[in-house]
Amino acid sequence: MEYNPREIEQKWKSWWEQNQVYKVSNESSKPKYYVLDMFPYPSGSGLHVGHPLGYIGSDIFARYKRMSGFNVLHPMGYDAFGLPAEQYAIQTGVHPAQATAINIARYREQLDKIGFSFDWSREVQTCDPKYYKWTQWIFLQLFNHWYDNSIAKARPIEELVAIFEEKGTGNIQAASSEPLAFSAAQWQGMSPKEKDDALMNYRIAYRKTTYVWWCEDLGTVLANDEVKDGVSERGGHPVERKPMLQWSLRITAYADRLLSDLDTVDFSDSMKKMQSNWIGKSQGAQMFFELDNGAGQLEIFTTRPDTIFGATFMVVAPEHDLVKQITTPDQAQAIADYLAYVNTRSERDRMSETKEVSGAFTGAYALNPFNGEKIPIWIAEYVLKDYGTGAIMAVPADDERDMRFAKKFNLPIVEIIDKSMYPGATIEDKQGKMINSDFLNGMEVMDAIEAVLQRIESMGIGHRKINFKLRDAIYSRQRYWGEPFPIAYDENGVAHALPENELPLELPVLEDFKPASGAKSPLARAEDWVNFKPGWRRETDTMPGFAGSSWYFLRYMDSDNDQAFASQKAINYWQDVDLYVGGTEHAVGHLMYSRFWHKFLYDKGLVPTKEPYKKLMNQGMIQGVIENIYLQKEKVNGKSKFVCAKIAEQKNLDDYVKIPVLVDYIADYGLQDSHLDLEGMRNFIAWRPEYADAIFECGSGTFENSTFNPSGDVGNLKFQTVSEVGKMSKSKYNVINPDDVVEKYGADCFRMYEMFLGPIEQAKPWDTKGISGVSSFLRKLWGLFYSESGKFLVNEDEPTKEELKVLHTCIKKISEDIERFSFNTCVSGFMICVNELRTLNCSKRVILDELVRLVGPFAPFTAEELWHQLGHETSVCEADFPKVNESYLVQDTIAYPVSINGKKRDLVELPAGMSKEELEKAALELDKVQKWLEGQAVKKVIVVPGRMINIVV
RNA sequence: GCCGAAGUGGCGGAAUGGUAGACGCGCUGGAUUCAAAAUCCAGUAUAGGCAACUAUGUGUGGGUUCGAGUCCCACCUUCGGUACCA
Repeated sequence: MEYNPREIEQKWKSWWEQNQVYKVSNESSKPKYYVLDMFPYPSGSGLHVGHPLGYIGSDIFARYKRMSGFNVLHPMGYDAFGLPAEQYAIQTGVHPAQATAINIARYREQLDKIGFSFDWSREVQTCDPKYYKWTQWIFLQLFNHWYDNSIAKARPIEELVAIFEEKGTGNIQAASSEPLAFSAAQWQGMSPKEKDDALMNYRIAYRKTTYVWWCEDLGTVLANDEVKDGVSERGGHPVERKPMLQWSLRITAYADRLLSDLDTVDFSDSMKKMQSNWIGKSQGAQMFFELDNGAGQLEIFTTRPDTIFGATFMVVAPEHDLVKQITTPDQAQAIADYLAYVNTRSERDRMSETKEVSGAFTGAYALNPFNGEKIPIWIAEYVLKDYGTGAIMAVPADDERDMRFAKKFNLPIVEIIDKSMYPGATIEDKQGKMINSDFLNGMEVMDAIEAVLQRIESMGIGHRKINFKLRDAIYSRQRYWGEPFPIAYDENGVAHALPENELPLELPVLEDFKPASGAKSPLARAEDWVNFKPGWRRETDTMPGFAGSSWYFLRYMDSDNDQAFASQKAINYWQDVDLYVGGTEHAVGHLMYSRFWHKFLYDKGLVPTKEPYKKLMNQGMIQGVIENIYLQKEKVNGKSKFVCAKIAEQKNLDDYVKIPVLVDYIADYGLQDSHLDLEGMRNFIAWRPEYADAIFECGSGTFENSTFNPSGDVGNLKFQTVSEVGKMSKSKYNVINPDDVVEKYGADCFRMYEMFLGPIEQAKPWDTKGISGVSSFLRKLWGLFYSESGKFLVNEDEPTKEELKVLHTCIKKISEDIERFSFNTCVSGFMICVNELRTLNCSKRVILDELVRLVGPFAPFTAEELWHQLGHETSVCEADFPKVNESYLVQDTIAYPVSINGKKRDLVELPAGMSKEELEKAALELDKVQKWLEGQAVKKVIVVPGRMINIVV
């Protein structure tokens, strides 16, 4: 029988399906293990070879765990709401639901070809009303809770109302948008709308006017992490700051827990660092400066209260509420001009010139609370409205930005820290002795911070405060293709939660998906839906992409449940995700949000663990190779002219532009010598007919009008292209579809090759030049079972000691390497094993039976076929993973490297049981050693039994 | 700028402080073949040598150690994250 991957794959794919081999039960006596992949957004371009990398790794691990006695949950689904489908709908009129369904079907087909052990009966799609009913339900829980800082826990909003009824805001410690204070009587006297506004200040899901990233081209608001480098992450459209009434989630209430619980999870250090940077905790003081005209106070936040005597000016954010109040008539024009300037600047402008300082003087002064000195108040872009209090005391001597500002505007600089005894200490380091600082003089910085904090608190002009960089998550999107908010507003504009029995609130049917006028969601056009009862109107914004993905891992536990997002029984059985595999691009966004939701659900007692993901594995991106040819900028006789990379490099590259070529046409793709051959050239011209009459010049001749004119005796056209590594994307014409690879080499080969490329967490460019090695490995494996003439070779002979050693060496390596996610070395371990068994001519059942089980997680189709050839009736995934028997690995002799002064000089085979002394003696007697020693005195001999011998002279 | 990861043959990469370059690709030679593909065998870090062998060698410079790709210090380069966070 010949090895025919295509046939085998067809056969076992349907067999697995019929026998529901991958269906997982929530009832099991086995210990549970949950392996989760970050679910994909089903884009229109389908999967490329980069996507499955992580899926293959997690699939191997899931299969391995399953064979090792665990009940393994390994599901898959789709993050199916999102902008691209909607943009597509605007362009083509195809309803997003329809486009999404088509894309999902395509993804499914592609995934199925690769042989994953997903339990598809648990599939989730975030755009399915049966799913988003529960996204809406969790949102309502967030809406109906507030966060009590005194017990660090979310509590029902009714309890807050009860507190207000009884004693007003009193001394509650609630996470809030702004500090509020009212008595019970005041509360009782409030109108419904006023009460609603007051409660909004505390709800975890709340509505507030905030400065948001508005993206005009997309017609929607974006979250912080959806904006990169001043443009939208998707599509690269410009964004601007704009105040808008938006739903937000009070993730800041959980900032401290999100930070400290990082210690309890097994994420990479870099991942933890990214998260903690994003949370950005800093300790300092919040303090008040009186304004010199007695008109009030300026509140600032600083981590360096010790530097207060060096504060020669104050800076407030241009959007700060106080700006209008304090600006003096003299300065009104200057401030107005500056504010106008700030408004014209896009985020991109601001970012591109971060070192440029700009600002304006308000004319007002604050007073230093310790010595009463007048400090001018400025406004400047570099102080941000949303961080701290939106105002700082500027200490030019001890802060680089303040220094630049002071220099530009000629403001005084007062040295306050003597760093002379700390050479090399930078301006930011908290080292040195205080000078020019009144009662702090002579103190070390750290002591001064403490001393001044105590003074500030005793004087009642401020208090210690912890600040976070993390900001509340903007939760509104002015889009159609997302979860509708289960919220409606009454005549007074008071927000009401929809009753649970009205969930899900489904998206209305629409035909026009363009944003409605006034920066409103297209949903505003569905008037019947919006004005569903007299005087009331529904919220027309929809939820962002991270809504559905923040809790999907819980839904897989019990995906059909229509009574709860998942039953408590299922949740208590599966608990949390043991292994989560995905890309680093979700480091801050998705991971932060889902950890936050999980903590909220934990507060509610709905999930048993504080963290959703125990261990996180980040797979590296598979990059594409972009292949370009050089087009000369100047035309020749009106014709376009291309030259090959070699010629262009010899001339001036500035005279050429790079034109990307569809990689399918390239010969020796990804190699140094990648080029277009005659056929590739013809394909290129057919693909880009505008270049049909162009001239192509390269070392081997010229190509024009579909004809190759060789120069000299070089027979073939070889038009060198220039390769660069970059993202795999449609626009770069370098997308490699896994289907094509599977078609050519088989799914098992594709799986093993992706693993063989290198460590899974490392980024690497895709190239297929090594794939033939993996392909021939699979054939060799097959060859242990069937001879070339098709004879079944498996026999019942007793295995030899050597054969057992080969097998168990492999078992040991594979088990150890799977545990540390080193899948690339697993593949080489298999190759060694199969090569050695072939050399030994071993086709013994006892050996092969274990080998097939070992290969099962990596090459499930081939393993399944061979497993059945061995006479088994059930699936190989239900078999036990082989266990190493160390006794087969014991060696009779050991090859000892003998070194002199650490340099290897000889290699000697010695019996395994020799003692240190015997080994030393044997080593010293070696001819080569004698020759090297040449009478020199041996100072020391180091013997590590089983490893090496080193002689020191 | 700051934070993190990584620099090893022609290439992808391997190596609990203990034989650097496993495994695979590519390349060279050979077998098989009318021929090719496929397959099989041998070789393949660099320099010198017919060879045995010798010297050098894991980004650079120091250090620790009997022994360093691996640990420590400084620096260089690449990639990822982040960016006026007070």
